[in-house]
Amino acid sequence: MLINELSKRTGLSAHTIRFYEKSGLIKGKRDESVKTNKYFHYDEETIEKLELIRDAKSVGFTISEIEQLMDAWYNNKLTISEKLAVLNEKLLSIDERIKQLKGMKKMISQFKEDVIKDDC
Amino acid sequence: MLINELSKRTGLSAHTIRFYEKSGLIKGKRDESVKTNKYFHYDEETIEKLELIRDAKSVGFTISEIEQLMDAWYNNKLTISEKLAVLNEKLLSIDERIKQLKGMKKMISQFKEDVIKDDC
DNA sequence: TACAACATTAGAGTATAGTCTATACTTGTA
DNA sequence: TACAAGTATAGACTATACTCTAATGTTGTA
Repeated sequence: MLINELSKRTGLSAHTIRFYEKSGLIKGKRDESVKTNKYFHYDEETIEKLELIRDAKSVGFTISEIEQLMDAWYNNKLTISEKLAVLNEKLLSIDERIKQLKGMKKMISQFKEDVIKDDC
Repeated sequence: MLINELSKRTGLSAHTIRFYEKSGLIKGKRDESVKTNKYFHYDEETIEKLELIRDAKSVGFTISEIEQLMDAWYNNKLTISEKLAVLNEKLLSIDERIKQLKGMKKMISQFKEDVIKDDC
């Protein structure tokens, strides 16, 4: 599919998709047999990747962290143990974030109680 | 205390502290009886606030979200029910983030299993 | 009193992650 | 064939959150 369809199917703008392409997160393929244009063609896997990017971003991962994650997942640049190292590192950082969020939650709940108490 | 001590006690640079001051997150007081300088003086509560800022930032809150939170906590600009509304909203967004992180964790664990399986 | 250390302000610079504009070429349809 | 719609690239612009520099003034100690 071309960028417009990809954009429609993911909800991301063509601009943003091109930004991810330039950043190296996704790779479109040019049809070498066609000499008249330089259009990028994207496969279904790219949709999967863009969804992963969106999910990972929403939990606070940066582009470069997402790049690592996708290299560990879609790419054969890394050995199995290198892949596992990346994935384990990400799992640890997620656990850390969850821990911090729970701490924050506790703190805000305490704030709430204090606010309510002051009311009495 | 002056900015240098505040910096040492929080681990934040004086630049960053001034940035937070300009952003309205913290407020130093000038000693009106002293006419020779414009030094800001900070109290112990400011340390508390800076620690809150750091915690909140580390879980992904933006400056403006943190500002809301601190208005609900330290300030008397809001009524009690407005404060509770802000706090409840933050609690919900934290729960949402935790949910997303858990989803991400499941996904990465799945990646891991797949990587290990391919090894066999 | 010299001077190092500290304080302030304005404004420039950096990094991240887009977002938009201009220009130019290509494709599909009336 | 005209032309609207789609595509690519370079580069400018934006927002967030710092980070640093320069200029200038203040304070404390030898």
